[in-house]
Amino acid sequence: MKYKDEKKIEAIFEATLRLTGTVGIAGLKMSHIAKEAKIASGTLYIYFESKEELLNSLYAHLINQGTLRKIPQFSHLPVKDQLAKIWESSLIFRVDNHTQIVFIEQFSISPFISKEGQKQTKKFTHHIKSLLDKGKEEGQVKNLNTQLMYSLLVGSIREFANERVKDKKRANKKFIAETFNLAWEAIKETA
Amino acid sequence: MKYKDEKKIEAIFEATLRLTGTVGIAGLKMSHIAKEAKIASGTLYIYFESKEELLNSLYAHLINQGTLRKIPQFSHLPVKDQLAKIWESSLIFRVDNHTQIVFIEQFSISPFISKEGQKQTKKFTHHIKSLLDKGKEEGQVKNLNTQLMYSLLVGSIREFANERVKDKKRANKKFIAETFNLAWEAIKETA
Amino acid sequence: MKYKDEKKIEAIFEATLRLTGTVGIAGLKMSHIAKEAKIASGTLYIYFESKEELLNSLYAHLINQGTLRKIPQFSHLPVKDQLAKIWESSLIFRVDNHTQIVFIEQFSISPFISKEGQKQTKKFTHHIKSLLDKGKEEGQVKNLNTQLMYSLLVGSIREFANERVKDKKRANKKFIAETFNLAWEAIKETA
Amino acid sequence: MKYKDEKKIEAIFEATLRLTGTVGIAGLKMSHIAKEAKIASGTLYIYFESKEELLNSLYAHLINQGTLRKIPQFSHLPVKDQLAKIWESSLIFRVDNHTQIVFIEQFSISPFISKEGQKQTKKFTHHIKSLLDKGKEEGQVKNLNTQLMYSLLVGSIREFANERVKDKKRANKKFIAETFNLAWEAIKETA
DNA sequence: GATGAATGAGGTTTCATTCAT
DNA sequence: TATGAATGAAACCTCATTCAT
Repeated sequence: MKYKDEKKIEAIFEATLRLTGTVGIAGLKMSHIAKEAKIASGTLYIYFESKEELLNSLYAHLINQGTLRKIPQFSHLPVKDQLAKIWESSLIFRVDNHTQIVFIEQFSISPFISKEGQKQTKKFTHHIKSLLDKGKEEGQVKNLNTQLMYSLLVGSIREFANERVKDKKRANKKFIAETFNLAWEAIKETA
Repeated sequence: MKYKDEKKIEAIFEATLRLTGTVGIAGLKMSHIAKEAKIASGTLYIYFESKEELLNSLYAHLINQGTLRKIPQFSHLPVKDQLAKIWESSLIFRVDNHTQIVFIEQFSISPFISKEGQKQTKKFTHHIKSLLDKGKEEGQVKNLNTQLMYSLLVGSIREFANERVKDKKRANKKFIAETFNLAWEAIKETA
Repeated sequence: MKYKDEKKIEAIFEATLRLTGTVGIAGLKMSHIAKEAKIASGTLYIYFESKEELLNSLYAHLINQGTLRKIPQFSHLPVKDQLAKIWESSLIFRVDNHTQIVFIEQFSISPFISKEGQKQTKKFTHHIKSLLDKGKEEGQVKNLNTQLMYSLLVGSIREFANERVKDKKRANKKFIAETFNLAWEAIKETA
Repeated sequence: MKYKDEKKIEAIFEATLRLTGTVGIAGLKMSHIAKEAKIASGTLYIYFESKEELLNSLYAHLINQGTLRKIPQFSHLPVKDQLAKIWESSLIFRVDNHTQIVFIEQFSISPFISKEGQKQTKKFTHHIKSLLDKGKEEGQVKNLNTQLMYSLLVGSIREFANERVKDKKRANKKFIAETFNLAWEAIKETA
């Protein structure tokens, strides 16, 4: 990737995300991406060596900015509150950036993904699991298999977000609180 | 018809599912499907008019069998037990037929899906929601937004199943019970 | 060609002629010919080694029965009357067997025609030219280039027949007489 | 458009005509057309959506130029002279552009022709018939069925031209005059 | 002999990539 | 750098021919 024109790269990324939402990764064509980004198809190859590199770059770009950035700053709060904060930012992010989410999910199982890309999702996972383990130690979270609880959180937040997008609504305070409480009920230690 | 038969269609479908698991919908090629199904590429076109029709047929085929078949027969049990039964069969189905699940999820956002295919998932959704409503009336399920509880169930079961597949394990009794209890904690009415 | 069943060969020929009329030689498919002849496509290969052989056989078959058969028997009549007789039978033949004519004309310039087929049209040509030469000697026909007069006769009879077919009419006495007289005017010796 | 140009379309058309002459419409292959036109096969699809569209475009192109262009300018001459002029240009055109003629005749009965293409030949027909009608009124042309006379002219000019091509000669003044006089004898009013 | 499903070579078409401008 | 027409490998699909029944 060259950095001649960040604006253009951004336009290409956005075009790609938009198209993935409509035709899926299987339907992406370089010529369409170019047209959607309002550049010539040859220009794509000034910024990216190939379609594969374009998609992998976009993937890396998305992974490196998601919710992750914001995680550290809450580390002083109690476990439940930290989870609530992550829940909030994740939900908002997933609802507001649905095209990106769709891209990431599709790309993960496409023939384009490189060995590189496959390990980048793990940081987020690791952070949540650490929190759950801490919660267990502190007696706020059930003493169950961490992986199971993690799956419940991640799976349901995904579904909540998709539902919200389907309804064309944003994630307001009330929705965030209700859904978090629901999930929290599942994992919290009860007396 | 002399040897043109159901067996061959089944072989084509299975080959397609297997390949979708490895290369995704984006990587599916008719020649590969043929080879995987151990037939000549021309033979594919005896059974299906085009790649698009093949994929849509497979989609319809999968939608028309899934867990749905088994739902009715539990209708005499209490709500929690019915949900547990559905949970069990869904989880087992999703783990044992992961390639099919992957295909369905990818196909839904691919450029191949026809108008037809898009409306077939709703029966399952409706049945679960009815159960939750009944549970609310009977005081066993929290008096919360049904959609939210539905999303939690569906989202987490998806994730549980994926996790299980990733670990290359089947869904045994213990796993099923643990995960169901976890999810049930979230939605059950607490005195 | 085997002679197991003349009826079937006839059916195949007729099917081929009918289809040539609708889709042209370029559009002929063995499977269509089979369906039109109400036999299985494999059966075609019992009677003909290949598509090429089928078409060449049909061509030879048509060439060997056309108007030619009837030419000799008029040889005692005056030139004009002989030409009129040939004119009549040619016109009637071309109108009534239009599909055959179309086939012959298309086949002559198709990639299927074999070296063999190309020389079979010449007998007819030769006979007419002899007649014209005899007419010239006897002072009934203009003393012009025989080839030119032959072309006028052949070209216009072709067009007359096509016109008649286009109008979905048969070639009645009046039409035959009128057209012959018209052409005869062109070549007859005028005092 | 940078180098996409008319020249390339012309090259494609010419390549197609040349090949039609050798292998007929039935033998035309896109890859051969491309090679004959000295371009890549993919390039064909920049200019034409499909083989069908290429052939229809060529047909339309040929129909829209032929002799027709030159007809109007002779409208002040006597009928016989006008016919002679048209005869001359038609004959020359048919001899010099034999590949085009072959293409048009084959294409008209091929499976590729669209509804569009089928009605474009009529202008020429109409013009000649008007001339003949005028000739009848003015007493220069026989008072016979116009259609019949038209068929004789058209049919024989086709044959004269084909004969000339077969002999690999061009249409010189003498040949043009002789053939026209022959045809004119057929239709001119005598006494 | 008759059938028609199966085959696969070869045709048509697509689309990632190149390159002359 | 930017363009988009040109390229051609590789995909999709067809159809003459074969062959198990």
